[in-house]
Amino acid sequence: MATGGGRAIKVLNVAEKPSVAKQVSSILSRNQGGLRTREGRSRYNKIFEFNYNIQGQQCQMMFTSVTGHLMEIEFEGRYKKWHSCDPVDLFFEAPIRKHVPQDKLDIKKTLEEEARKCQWLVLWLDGDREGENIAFEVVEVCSSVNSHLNIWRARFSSTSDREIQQAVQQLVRPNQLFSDAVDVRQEIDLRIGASFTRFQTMLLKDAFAFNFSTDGRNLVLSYGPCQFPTLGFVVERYWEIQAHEPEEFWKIQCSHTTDDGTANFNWMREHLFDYTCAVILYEMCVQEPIATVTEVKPAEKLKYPPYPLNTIELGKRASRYFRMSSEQTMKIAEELYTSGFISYPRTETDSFGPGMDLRILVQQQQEHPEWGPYAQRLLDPSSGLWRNPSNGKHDDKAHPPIHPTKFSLGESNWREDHRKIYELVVRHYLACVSQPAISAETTVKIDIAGEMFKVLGRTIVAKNYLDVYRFESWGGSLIPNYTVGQQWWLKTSQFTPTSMTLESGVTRPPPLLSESDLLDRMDQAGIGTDATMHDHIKKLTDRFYATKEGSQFKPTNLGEALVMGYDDMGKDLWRPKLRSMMEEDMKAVSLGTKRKENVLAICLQQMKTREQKEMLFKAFEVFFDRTNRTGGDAQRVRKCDVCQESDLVLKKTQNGKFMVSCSAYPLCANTIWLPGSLSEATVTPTVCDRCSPGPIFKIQLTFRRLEIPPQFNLSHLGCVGGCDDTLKELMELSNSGHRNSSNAPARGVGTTAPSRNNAQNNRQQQQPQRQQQSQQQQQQQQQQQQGPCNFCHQTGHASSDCYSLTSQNGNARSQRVNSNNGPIPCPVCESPCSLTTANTESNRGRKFYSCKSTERCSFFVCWEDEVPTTRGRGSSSATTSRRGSRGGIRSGGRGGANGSDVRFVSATGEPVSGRSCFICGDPSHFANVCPSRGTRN
DNA sequence: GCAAGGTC
Repeated sequence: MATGGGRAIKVLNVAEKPSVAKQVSSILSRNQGGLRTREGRSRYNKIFEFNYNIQGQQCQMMFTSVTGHLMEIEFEGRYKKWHSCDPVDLFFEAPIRKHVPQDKLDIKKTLEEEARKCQWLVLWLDGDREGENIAFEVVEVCSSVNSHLNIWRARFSSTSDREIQQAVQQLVRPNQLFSDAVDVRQEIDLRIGASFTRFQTMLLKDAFAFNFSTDGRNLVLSYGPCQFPTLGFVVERYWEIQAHEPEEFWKIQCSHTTDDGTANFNWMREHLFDYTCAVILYEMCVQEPIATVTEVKPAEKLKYPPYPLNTIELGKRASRYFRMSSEQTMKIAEELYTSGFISYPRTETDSFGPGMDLRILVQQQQEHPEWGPYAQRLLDPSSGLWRNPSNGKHDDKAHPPIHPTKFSLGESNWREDHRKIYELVVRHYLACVSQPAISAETTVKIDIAGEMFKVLGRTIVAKNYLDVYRFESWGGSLIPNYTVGQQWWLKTSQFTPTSMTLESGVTRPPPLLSESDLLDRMDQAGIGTDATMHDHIKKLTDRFYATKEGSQFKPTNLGEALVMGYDDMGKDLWRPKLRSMMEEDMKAVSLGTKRKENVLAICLQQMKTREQKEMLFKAFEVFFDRTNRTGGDAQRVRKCDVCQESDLVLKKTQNGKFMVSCSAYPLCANTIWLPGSLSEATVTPTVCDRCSPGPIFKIQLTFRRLEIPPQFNLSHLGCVGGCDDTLKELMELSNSGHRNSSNAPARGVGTTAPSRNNAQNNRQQQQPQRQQQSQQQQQQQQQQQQGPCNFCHQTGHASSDCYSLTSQNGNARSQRVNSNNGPIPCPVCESPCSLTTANTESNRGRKFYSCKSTERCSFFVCWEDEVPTTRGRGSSSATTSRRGSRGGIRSGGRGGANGSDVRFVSATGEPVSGRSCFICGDPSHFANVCPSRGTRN
C-alpha cells in the first residue's frame, strides 16, 4: 500500500447500507476532531466526513453508502417483451445488460460526484459474495468518472471498534472471482426464471380452465430456482399424506396411583398391529396383575437454552410461538431495527464474537417490569445464573446474532406484533446468557406377567433460563417412589396396578408442512438466503400454488399439477438438488476452480426441457379441463393426430379460406382444408361426444348461400373428428372444384369412436395413488366375484392362495420344537424365550412363543404349531418363511383380514441395525417393516 | 406479466 506524509488525500468510502456508513464513520472519527454530516442526492444515503490516518497517510474521509445492489440485469431491447421471441431464446441468444435502475440513479450521482474529487476508493461492503459483487458495481460507477482511483477493500465481520480499526489499517484488493460467482447466479436466475415463466404461462394459462379466482390479478405461472423447490417441499409432504394408509394397532396401558402421584406406564412393545396377539398378552396381564419393579434409574438432565438468534430461527420461532408469517416477522423486525431497538435482523450468525459486551445488553433491560427482575438476577454473581452463550455453527462474517440494542417499555406507535417480536428478541437474548434448566428424572421399569412397561418421572430442580423464556416449557410429572427388590417386605417393589386397559389406536400420516418446517427444509437444502426465504414462501400463495391453512401449507391443484408435470419430465426441476448444485458451482467459480462462462453454459444446457412440454400438459389435464384456446390467437380444435404433440388450430388464410392445421407447422404439415364456401368459422366450447381421442371442439360454420347446394343449411355446427357426414359431403363438393382436392377430407375426418376419453379418465390414469386405489378396487371386485375360498370358506383370496394350506406345512415343521413350558430357545433368534398357553375363547389351550430378547429379534410372538423355518439372521427361503409367518394366527378376532397377520414390532417401532429381517433375510430392515410382509407368494 | 439478491 502506498503511504506517505504531506498533503491529505481524499478517500471515498462506500458501505452496503446507510447504518454501516454511520457506524463505521463514528468509530473511525472518534478522537479525530469531529464528524460532519451532509446530504447526498439520495435522502437515505448521507455522507459523513472526518479526518483519519491510514498507515501514516493523512486522509480526508468521505463516507457514504448504497442500499444493497446498485445495479440490475435485464434482457436487452426487444427481448424484454413477452411475445418478442420464443422463450427458449432467452437461454442463450437474448443479450443481457447490467444497468443502474431508475430508483438508484440518485445514489449513482452521489457516487460519481464524490469519486471525481477523490484519489482513493475504499469498499466497505458486507463480507459475503453478494457484498463483493456490489463492490464491483460501485467500482464500475466510480471508475467511469475517475479512472485514476486507487481501489481498496476493507474486510470486517462485525462493526465492533476493534474489527473496524483493524480493517482500515489492513486494506486489501477486491476479489473478482467472488463477484464473478454472483454474476453467474444472477444470469442463470434471470434466464431460467424468465424463460420458464413465459413458457409455462403462455403454454398453459389459456389452454386450461382454472377453477379458482385470481382476485382480478393476471395469472402468471412463474418458475424460479428457489420458489419451485419450496413448492416441491409442500407438494411432496402432501403426497406423503395422501399415500398414507391408516393401520389400526393395539396397546396395553397400565397406571398406578398412590398419594404421591400417578404413574402412567407405557408398554415396551409400544403397540401390536394384531388384535389377537394383543388380547392374549393383555389377558395374561389381567390374570396375573402383579407388577414387579425391575429397574429404577435416576438421572440428572439438563435442558439447554437456544443458540443466539439468527434470521431463520427468528422466523421459525415467531411462526411457532405467535403463528406469525415469516414475511410479517421480517417486516416487523426491519421496523424495530430501523428505529434502533434491535440489531440487524438479516443475519446467519448464531454465535456472539469475542468483541461483544454481553453484560451491557442485560443491564439495559433491568428496568422492565416483566423481565427486569430476571435481568437483575443474571447480573448478580451470587445467583450463579450467568453463563456465556453457547455458539451455533453459522457465521456470515458480516453481522452478529439478533439482539436488543435499546431498552423499551413499548413505544406508542408499536402494534401488538412489534411488542411480540421485541419481547422474543429480548427474552431470547437473556435466555442465551443463562444456565440450562435442570431436572431430576427417574425411569422405572416393571414386569407384569412377563410383559415389560416403563414410565418416566421428572421433577424440575432449577428452571434457570426457562424462568425468562416463557415460550418453552419442560413438563414435570410426579410419580410414586419405587424401589427394586424381590423381598416381600419391600412393599414398593411389587404393587397391583390401579388400572390396565387394552386401547386401540390408528397410525396417522405426518402433518402438512408448517412455515417453521418449510424454513427448516429450505435452510438445510440451501434454498434462498436468510433475507429472501420468506419471500419465496409468500410467492407460493401469491401465485396460487399453495394455500395457508392456519400455519400449514397445502398445495392447490395448480401447484400440484406443476410439480407433477416437472416430476414427469424427470429432470428434478422441482427438487432442491438443482439449487444445491448451482450453489456448488458458484463456490467453484469463487474459488477459481471453474470458469464463469463454462458454468453458465453447462447449467443452462442442462435446463433445456422444452421438448418435454407434453408432460406439463398431461399433468394439467389431471386437474383441469381443457379450453378451446391454445394460449395464442389461434383457436384450438384438438390435439394433432399426426405429430401427437402440438394442437390442430383453426386458421384463416390471407385470401379468406379456412383451415384446421397443426400449430407446429412447418415441423408438422397436418392440414384439413375446410370448404371454400365458408364465410365464417369459429371454434366453440362444445366438445364432440362421438369422436376420440378427445376433446375435439366443434366449429360453428357459416356458408355462402350461392356456393352450397340448396338442401344444406347456411349455418352448421361441424366436427372435424370424422363423425360429421354433412361436413364431409360439403368438403367433398368443395374439393371437387378446388385446389385442395387431394386427400384432405380423408386425413381430417378419421374414425369415430363411441366413447370420449374425457378428463376424468385422464385424471385417474395420471395420479399414482388414485391408480393404485382403482387397482385395489378392481382386485377386490374380482375376489368378490370369484366367491369364497374352497379351503377356509372365506372371501378375499383365491383357494390357491389360502393361508390354511401353508399353515398345514407349519404344523409339520413344528415337530422339532421343544414343547416344554419352561425357558426354551426362541425358534427365531435362539435366545431364552417362554412358551405360554393362550386363554382366549377361540385359541384356548394353544401355545405360543413370546421372545423377550430385544437384542436380536425384538419381540416375537408366534404360535407353537406354526413356527417359521427360518432361524436367526440371514435365514433361508424368503418364500417359506413369509408363508410360515403369514399362516401364524388364523383365529378371527377383530380386524377381518388383518386378524390373520402376525406383525413384528420392535420396542421403538424402528428396524434395529446389525440384525436381519427374519422374514426375508435382508439385513437392511427388520421384519416389522419387511416389504414382503403383506404378499402371499 | 418473468428470477433472486441486496436494502429503505
